[in-house]
Amino acid sequence: MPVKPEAPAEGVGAVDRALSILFAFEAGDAGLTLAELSRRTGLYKSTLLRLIASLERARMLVRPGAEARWRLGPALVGLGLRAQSGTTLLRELVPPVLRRLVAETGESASFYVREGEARLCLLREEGRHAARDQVPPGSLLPLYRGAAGHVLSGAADGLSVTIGERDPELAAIAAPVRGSQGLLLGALCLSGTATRLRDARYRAPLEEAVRREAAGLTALLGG
Amino acid sequence: MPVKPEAPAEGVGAVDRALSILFAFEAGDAGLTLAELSRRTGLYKSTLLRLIASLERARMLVRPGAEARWRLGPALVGLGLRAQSGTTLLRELVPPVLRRLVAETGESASFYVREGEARLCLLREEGRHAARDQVPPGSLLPLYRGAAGHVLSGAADGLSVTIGERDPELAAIAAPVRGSQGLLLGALCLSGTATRLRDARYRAPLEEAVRREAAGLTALLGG
DNA sequence: GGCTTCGTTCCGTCAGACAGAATATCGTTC
DNA sequence: GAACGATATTCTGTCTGACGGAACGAAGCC
Repeated sequence: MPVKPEAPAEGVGAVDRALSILFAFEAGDAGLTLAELSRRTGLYKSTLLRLIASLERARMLVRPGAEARWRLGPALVGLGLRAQSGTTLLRELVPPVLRRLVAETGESASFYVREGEARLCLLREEGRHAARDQVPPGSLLPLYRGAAGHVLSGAADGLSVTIGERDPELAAIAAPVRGSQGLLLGALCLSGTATRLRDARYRAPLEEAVRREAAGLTALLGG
Repeated sequence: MPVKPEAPAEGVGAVDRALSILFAFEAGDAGLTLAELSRRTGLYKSTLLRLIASLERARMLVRPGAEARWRLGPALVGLGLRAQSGTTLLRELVPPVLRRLVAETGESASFYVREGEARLCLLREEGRHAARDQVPPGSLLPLYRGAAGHVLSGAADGLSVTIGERDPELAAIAAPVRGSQGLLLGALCLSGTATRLRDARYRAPLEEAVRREAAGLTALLGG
């Protein structure tokens, strides 16, 4: 996901440029020359060399030999593992819960976390119905719409139900999952068509299942 | 391995500062506040906020909620995996070779790759002798000393043997491992005490084994 | 209410970073 | 060996991007 060096003025230009070098590398790149990096990033070679010096010192880039060719460095492996450890527990505990919710209700089950002014679909299990929403894990969705958004933005303190808010044909039920000291970790969510979920009698057991499983996760996670 | 923002003038200061933020995170940090990041990096909060804006846009940092608290972001996971893929094949093919070398000769077997003007011990299997050199994987060693260094610096075109060069009591035998188009990928190395390896009759089968296994790796790797 | 700490915004200053020219090196072709 | 094109490296004048740190508001504590 490369950054755009010409993005609106916020942040630091040199940092944006440096990071664009890292994102210039693609899977399978054994090593990129200065000329190739210049082509991929649009940066002058003198600029590249300055920025690369900082990235090399941090071992985010390494120059495997004497020739002018660079690869992504070991520091990124370390940071990547450290970045991942933050959600490792969630990635262990949440999928079984999602599968149980799908087995029990037939609707799609997701887990969302807040990311700035958006929400990220971290984990997902598809429901059994042919008609259902499509949200691949990794998607960023609006924070202020949809049941999970209400939960994550604090607009809803407990269970939230929205019908046709993000899309007129879809509806969702979400409940907060908390960690130690009441920290809001994410939102457990069931989603399906508005046609099905509008029916309060159909919906009642779904609400109860989301509430129960979210409370269970909260208990497991120290909330 | 945090960078030192006050390092000699090479590279770009703002980039060094930004990366120092990423390295400020430790394993187990659920999220760091602005004040805590300021303490750990020594940077002013206004400077931090500017730099963090760039890191957030690149999704190297994420702000999980409305409060001022950041975690390492998903882009680092992606870059970490991409960084790792470059040596994945080596990490699969080389360890069995190292184990065979140890089984056959009893001496310690290592695989080095060049990193700028140094060499990195990527992989290692300890030998059976009580007296042996200590080089944990991940170590950086001098490029211009030692048999593996001669190979990686191009000072030796084929097999290299050095006795007492890096340490008076140690000796090593190394051969190049090449990839497609003759690209030098690394050096396969046996090392032990100078006392043992100084004996040409003792050493001859070791040289043959290193040569043979390096040629085998080269064949596997497209050289 | 006062104090401390934190997070956010603002702005004058200047030195850090850039663009891009110049130079050196390398590889290829004849 | 010379010529050519491409690549890598070095250098420097310019100026604006980034910094430091003050000011301010909010939150928490006593």
